[in-house]
Amino acid sequence: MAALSLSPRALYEEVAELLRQRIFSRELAPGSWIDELKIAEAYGISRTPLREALKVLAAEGLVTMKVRRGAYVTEVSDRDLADVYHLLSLLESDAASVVASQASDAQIVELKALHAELETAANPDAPDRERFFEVNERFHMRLLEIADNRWRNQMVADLRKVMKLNRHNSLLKTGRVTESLQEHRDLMAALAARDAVRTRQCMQDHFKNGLEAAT
Amino acid sequence: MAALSLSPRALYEEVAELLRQRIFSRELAPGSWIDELKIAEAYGISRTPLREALKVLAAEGLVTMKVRRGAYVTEVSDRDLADVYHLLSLLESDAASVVASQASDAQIVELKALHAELETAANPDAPDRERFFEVNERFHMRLLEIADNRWRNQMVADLRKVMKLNRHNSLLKTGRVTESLQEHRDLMAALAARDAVRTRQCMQDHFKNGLEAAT
DNA sequence: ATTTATAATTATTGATGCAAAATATTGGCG
DNA sequence: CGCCAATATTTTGCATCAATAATTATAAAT
Repeated sequence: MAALSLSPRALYEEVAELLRQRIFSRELAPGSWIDELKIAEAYGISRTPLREALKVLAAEGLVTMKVRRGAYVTEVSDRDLADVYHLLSLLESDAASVVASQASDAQIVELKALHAELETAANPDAPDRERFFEVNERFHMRLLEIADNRWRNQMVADLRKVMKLNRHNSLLKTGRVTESLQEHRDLMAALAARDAVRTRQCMQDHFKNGLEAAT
Repeated sequence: MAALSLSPRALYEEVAELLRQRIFSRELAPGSWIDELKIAEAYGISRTPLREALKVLAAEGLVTMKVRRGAYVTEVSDRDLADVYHLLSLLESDAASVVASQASDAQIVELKALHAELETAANPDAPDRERFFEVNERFHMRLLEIADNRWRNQMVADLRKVMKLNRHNSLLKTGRVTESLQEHRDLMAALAARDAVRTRQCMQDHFKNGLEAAT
């Protein structure tokens, strides 16, 4: 008896999402073996959709399939983390650069609005780190959407999932709110000035500082 | 009765590879529906491993799953093609830049050797376009290997697969052998000079010219 | 004649069962 | 007492089966 909601998505998609959550919450720890029978029974489903879900997760890099030995939650080394972060920096800087040169004025205004929210959340009198983090997330997401390259967006989404495998998954350390805000101001200014080169550089610096804070 | 060899790989991997070949050869045309029953019967296998293979291909972007309507070979628009090409350029330029700054001397020598092969194949007295194309592939592959970022390599591999969905899949038009060789010379010089910035620029130019020739 | 609704056919999706392979455990031998 | 081999158990992987959903075709009504 499946306790899963009647979904527009296929069951294997639903299961994949549930597994992602459990992996991100470290309930399924990196390196640990995924027991198909146990999971299938726990979810009240058969192994078929579960196995399909595992294939999807394997393609995303969240789990690693070993022949005749089943699925394991991917272990990301510090090296992997640095490599993935490097790519995120590369892809998002490029996206920012594209936005600077190709976005409509309305879209820049939209980003300015998000940036204003960021300023509010980072108000030194009443700082709201939770909200700052959330709005920051939205800003980056919107930037990618405006850059409008579905292949890049897919790659960034996958890479971010891999980053979440790590304990220190926040791309933005709490202590860095002030510095991060300043970087965002510079970025926003470069975007508004339609300076693609400077925008790319700002975003790269933003990521570079973020990594240094995270390690 | 399966005519497939006893494999170190799982059957679904084997099937995925066979399907890739059929997709790249346009035997399975973009936009066309993939008949699970027919394929499974033709390969003499059940639909279970075939479905798992389709999930893998979907993750690679080669096929698109529609809920309750099965799998379709992905149609890539000119827009998609340009987007993917842009990303390939970005990722490979970055890889080249990394190689310029971090490769060992032995690895640079190795690349030089490959480049020498390229010069030979492009010899105006006895040009061998087939071999030029093949060695060029190897050079790019080796460069990525030396850059040594498995996540980037995976992404580039997937993007290249998507590029192959297009009719004009060669990243190197036959008529451009001379120009391409000159670009490769510049690139090799920048690599040998350990000039990361110039290397990145050379690779970007190389891609930029390739695209212009392809469209 | 056209449109809508219902029924039938077809194909995807999920479940169950079986066989092969790998690992772990136990027993025998050195 | 330790190591190797054989057997048993566990688990993956593939096949078959059943059910659900969607599409198409046909028939009836306006």
